[in-house]
Amino acid sequence: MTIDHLDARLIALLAAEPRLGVLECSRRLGVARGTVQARLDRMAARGVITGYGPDVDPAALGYVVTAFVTLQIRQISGHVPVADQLAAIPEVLEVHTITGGDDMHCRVVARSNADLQRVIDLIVEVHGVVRTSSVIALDTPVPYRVLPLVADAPRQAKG
Amino acid sequence: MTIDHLDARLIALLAAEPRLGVLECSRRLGVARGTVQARLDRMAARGVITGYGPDVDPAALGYVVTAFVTLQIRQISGHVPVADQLAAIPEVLEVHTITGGDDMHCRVVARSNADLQRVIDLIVEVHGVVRTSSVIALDTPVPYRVLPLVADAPRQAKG
DNA sequence: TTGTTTAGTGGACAACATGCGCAATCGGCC
DNA sequence: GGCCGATTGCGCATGTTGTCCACTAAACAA
Repeated sequence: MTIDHLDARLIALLAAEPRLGVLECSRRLGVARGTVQARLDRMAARGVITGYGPDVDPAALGYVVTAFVTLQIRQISGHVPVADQLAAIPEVLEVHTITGGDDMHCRVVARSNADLQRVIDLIVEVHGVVRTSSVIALDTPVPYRVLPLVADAPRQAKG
Repeated sequence: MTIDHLDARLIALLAAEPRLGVLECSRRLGVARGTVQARLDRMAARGVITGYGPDVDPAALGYVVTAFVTLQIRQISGHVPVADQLAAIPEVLEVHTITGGDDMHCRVVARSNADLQRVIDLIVEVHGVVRTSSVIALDTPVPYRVLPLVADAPRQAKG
């Protein structure tokens, strides 16, 4: 249920230079091409690697404002229909149900602070949403990353 | 500062089948190969596409618990040294500074609820952190996605 | 010990994609 | 009309992919 040191190196290599082919990877890692192919296939099959999609920066598209919105929902209706409606809003990038006083946690983006108000209004209009609370992300000193975790996973497995 | 409808289709296509080559993309989109290459180069240059790194699922690595931790920090020290120390913890996937009563917002993962306690302890030990508050993500009805935004961006530009 | 399974290696092959440059064409725009 | 950037269609040499194969090495159970 975990990964190898070679797996970790392979992921790190691909993360650093994603346009690399299988052959080039095998050369840099000092293993046979078939091994790299097998490892990639296995990790894809196990769900460790879910894809190689292009990483798009919303800020470069003009969505320079990021905010986190927590929701309280009418518990009668359940959270699934609410989530479905939230999913219909393009500016809602992510939705989680959470523990604590609130029920849901969303990441949203907008073109400006004024535009954020529009997006929040869309969320408030969702049937089942009772109350929202927003905080704006001012800066992102650590952008989303998995590499340190990947580098650590083999160690965790051994120890 | 925004993207084309063709750009959007190209990103959507690559997101759906990331292993596709440039030539195959050009065939499916009904344009010349050079056009696809030019578009990809331009989007990469503009920062719209930041990379093609392998998407790793922490859950598949055994990190099945996701939590959001908000921090209050000692304002004297500033947030940069705190962020640096947080960045040294592999389980901390993301850090933002935020508006509101708290100062920072982190996404963390752990192998279990008990393991989450260990990670939170690591965060509390960070010099400058005064108080933390955590919520656990129970479910993720909308996982992180940018495609709807990408599909919407050309429309926003026109209208 | 022996036999079995699994992972890795090194090599080969045809088919295909890539990076590159080039001339021609299209569309908008002054 | 004349200019410009974007796009097209083309060809070339080179490198890569997918897919075979036989062989070795290590782990493990009987």
